[in-house]
This record gives sequence, structure tokens and C-alpha cells, in this order.
Amino acid sequence: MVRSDSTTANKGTHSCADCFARQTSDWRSLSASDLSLVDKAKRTRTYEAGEALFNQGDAAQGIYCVQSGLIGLRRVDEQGNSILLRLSSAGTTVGYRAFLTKEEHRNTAEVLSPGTICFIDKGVVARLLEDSPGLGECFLQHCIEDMNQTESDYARSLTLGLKARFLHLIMIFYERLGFEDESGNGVMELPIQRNEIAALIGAQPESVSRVIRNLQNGGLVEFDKRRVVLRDIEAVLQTIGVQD
Amino acid sequence: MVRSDSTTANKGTHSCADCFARQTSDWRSLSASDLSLVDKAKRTRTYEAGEALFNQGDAAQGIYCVQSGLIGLRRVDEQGNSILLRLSSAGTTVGYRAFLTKEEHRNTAEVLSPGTICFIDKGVVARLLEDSPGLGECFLQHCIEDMNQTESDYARSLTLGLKARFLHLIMIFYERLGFEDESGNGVMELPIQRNEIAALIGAQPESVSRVIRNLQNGGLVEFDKRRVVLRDIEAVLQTIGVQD
DNA sequence: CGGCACGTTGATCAATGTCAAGCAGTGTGG
DNA sequence: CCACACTGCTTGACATTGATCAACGTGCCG
Repeated sequence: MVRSDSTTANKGTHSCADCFARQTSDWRSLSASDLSLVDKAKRTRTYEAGEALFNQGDAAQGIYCVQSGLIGLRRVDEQGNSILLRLSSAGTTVGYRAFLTKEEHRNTAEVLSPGTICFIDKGVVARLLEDSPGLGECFLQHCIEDMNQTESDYARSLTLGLKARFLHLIMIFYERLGFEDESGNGVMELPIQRNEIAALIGAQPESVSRVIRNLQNGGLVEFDKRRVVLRDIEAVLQTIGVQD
Repeated sequence: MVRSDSTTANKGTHSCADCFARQTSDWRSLSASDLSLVDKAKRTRTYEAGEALFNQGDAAQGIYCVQSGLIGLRRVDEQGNSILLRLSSAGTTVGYRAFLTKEEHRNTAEVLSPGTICFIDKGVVARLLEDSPGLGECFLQHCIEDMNQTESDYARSLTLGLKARFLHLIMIFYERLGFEDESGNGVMELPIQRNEIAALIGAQPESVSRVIRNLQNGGLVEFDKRRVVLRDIEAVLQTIGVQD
């Protein structure tokens, strides 16, 4: 258990001023003095895969700022269906909606790939919101972006088949994590298990397996455990029907 | 063509101060003077079914406030799949996202049931946003609500079958339009065609037909054209697995 | 070694899409 | 007024997709 160590505040963590995500995050509007306020108030800690930042149904305690790692927003319904609605990676803020509406969290925020996350207490954020009006604007822009993405995901879920949805996900990972090898193929390491891939595209793990085999046979994509090689990216985009 | 008449400004329309939706709409925060500014600037007109407020790809000209009628937000993808992402009815604001991000509209706003809609030019809204900071807050709350809804729709689209999605839609209409007849049954008139129902739940019209027949046979719901009778609302909620 | 998590495979079945046809209601032009 | 086209809706037959159930391999860890 690393926990007792890593829970204690800010040891060895960067200050917000140094954070690579400062210009793109929801905090970009803050003044230097406000930023140092966040700096003092934030709690930074490392998380292992499987840990939850908060759970569906919890009251909002504050908001989370992802420094590294990968977060999945999971929703479980009454029938026990568990799906991942969205991913959050480095530089994004998680949990702002429940905080802003003072409602319960509607989803569980679960760590999929281990990383470091800062927590900022709701009291602090509330003060900042009063102080610097630009912050609300940033949350608004963030919310609109999330909305745009979720809306597109929704549209795809209604119109595309499993294979296309899967390939779309692959391309999202490729944009974030992929690179070209010496022979010009796209290569990447998937950050999550088959399990979670299934939960992301609303399928059963078995079906994901079959889609993979299918693609493999078609020569479009190669899989070896979590390693993926894209032989022909154009062809992949083709079969998706390029979207957002 | 009613158009030339109804396009001319504000004839016979209420002022915003009288609008039933004022307390619940995004405009609830405005001062009396700001409200009268909106009042003077707004263009009100009636729309017939099938007309579009704006089209996917258009630049944002301003935002729309629905007084009556039913608006559907439609997205058409490259393959020609046409789906309805969301509905907007009286008292809601449409088109605020593209306005706030200065991007193109991502969806077409299409009139499904005829009604009256106010248009407020982007210049006016921009001025209001500067004047009264509460307005931004209202847009933020609105965006969060839309997000919550779309997220739930997304989750349902990934987990529930056609029948459950259809019944869920029926219950949404029932909440808005339904009433109880003398024998305690829920009754309503569907505001849209089978066509659009299919587009809303991401199905083919034929499949919707079959679901209806299926429910009819099961004795759960009765359909006659657009008239719907719910014999046992509890049972309906049961088969959905109550959600948002 | 034994147990467990992850992933794959096969067989089978249910749900839904696709294609073709038909029917009722409605408006249109002769 | 009728014939006709047209739209919205339904139905049937069939193909396809994806879920479900059961089994098995592999690697890891106690």
C-alpha cells in the first residue's frame, strides 16, 4: 500500500505554475495569486488502476485535475450493466458537473491507467469562482466540449455497428498514444484491457474478441496483446466514415 | 404561405416579461432593463412542421427560444444516417452552444410540431453576456442539464434494447403530454410520426412498427395512429428499469 | 500446485436490419 | 368526380449482427 505515503500532501509534486496542462486546463484564466491559492490547497496523490476518485451517488467534495494516467467515467445501471461513458486523460478536469450543480455524482470516476491526480476542495473552487469570473467561462467551454463529444458518441452508438465503433476507439487511442515505426505503420500500446474496451463501446468482451479476429483476418489491423499495428490508416478511416 | 406575415416582427406576440417560461429559461437572471432589450431585439415567428431553425454546418447567427411547438435536433452523418439527438420543447433555448463557441452548428434544429419561436441575434446576446454575469451561469447550468440528459441517453443506447428504449421515449412524452382518462388509464397523443420516433431511438421504422405490435399483443400499451393508451404504467416502468 | 483473472473460441439464439410488397388516407390534376 | 401518385405505416421473409452460454488456454500469484 502506497496510500499512506502518497496521501500526504504535495510531496514531490510540481506546483500548478509548472503544470504542463496549465494553459489548456480549466484553470487557464486564473491569476498568479489565485493559482498559488490552488497550489496550497490542492492534494496530489498517485492512484493505481482500479481505484475510484469518486463513486456514482457520492456527494461532490471538490474537483479533480488529472496530471497523468487515464480516468474512465463509469455508469452502472439498475440491471447491472456497466459501461464507460467517457475517458479523461492528462490535463482535464473531472467531477466539475456534480460540484457545480451541488448534486450527486452521476458516474464513478475510475482510474484505468495509474497516474497522478490533484484534488481541489469544493470550498476553494467556490471561492475562486467568486473571485475570477473567467473560471466559470472556462467550465462552460469545458462542458460544451464534453457535450459535443458525448453527443457524437451518442450519434455513433445509434448509427454505427460494433466494428466501426471499435475502430473509432482505436483511432482515438492512436491519436493520443500512437506513433509511426520505421516502415511507416501506425503503432501503439492500448492503455486498457479488452474488458474496458467492451465497456467503452457497449459490447460484450466476446464480441470485441471477434471483431479483433475479424480485423486481423482482413489484414487491416494487427493485434498482439495490447500492441496494435495499423497497416493502413486510410483504410481504417474509410471503414469508419470519418467523423468528429 | 404565412411566412411573409409571420416574419415581420413581434406582431401579436407577448413581451418576454409575460412569457410563461421566463423563470425557468436561461433568461431568468436578467434585469428588467436587459429583458426589455431582449424584448425589442427579438424576432418572433411561427413555424410549420418541417422547417429548420438552422442547419448542421451553419454559422451561429443567434439563439432561439422556444415558446411553443416541438423542436428536434437532427444529425446526419456521412453515410446518410439521420437521427434525432434530442428534443426541445417550450421554455428551452436552442443553439446556444454554437453561439458560445463561435463554431458551426453541429446539428440541424428542425420543427417537429408547429409552434412559435423567438430569435435573438448574437450581437444582443453577446452584449447581455457582458452586462449580466448571471446569464453565463444560466447557460452553464443549461449545458450541464443537457449533458446529463445526453449522457443518460447514451448509456441507454449502449445497454438497453429497442423495446426498452421505445418505452422510455413513450414515458417521456407521457410526462409532457399525457393525462388520465376516467378509468385511470394513461392517455396521450404522440406529437411526432413513427418516422421520427425511429430516428430518436436509433432504429428503422419497420422495427418500431414491430415493437408496437409486440407491446400491443402483450397488452401493455394500446396504439391507434398517434393515440396511445397506457393500461399499466407501473408495468411499463418495470420493463424499462427506471432511470433518469 | 491450485486458483484466479484475462482473453479467446465455438455453438447457438434472439434482436434488429434489409428488401419487397401492400394498404389506407390524402391531395392533385384532368 | 375519378384516377393517380404519394406519403406514412405495416407486414412478411430473410440476412446479419451481436449476445449468451460453455469451455478452454495462458499467465500470474499466493
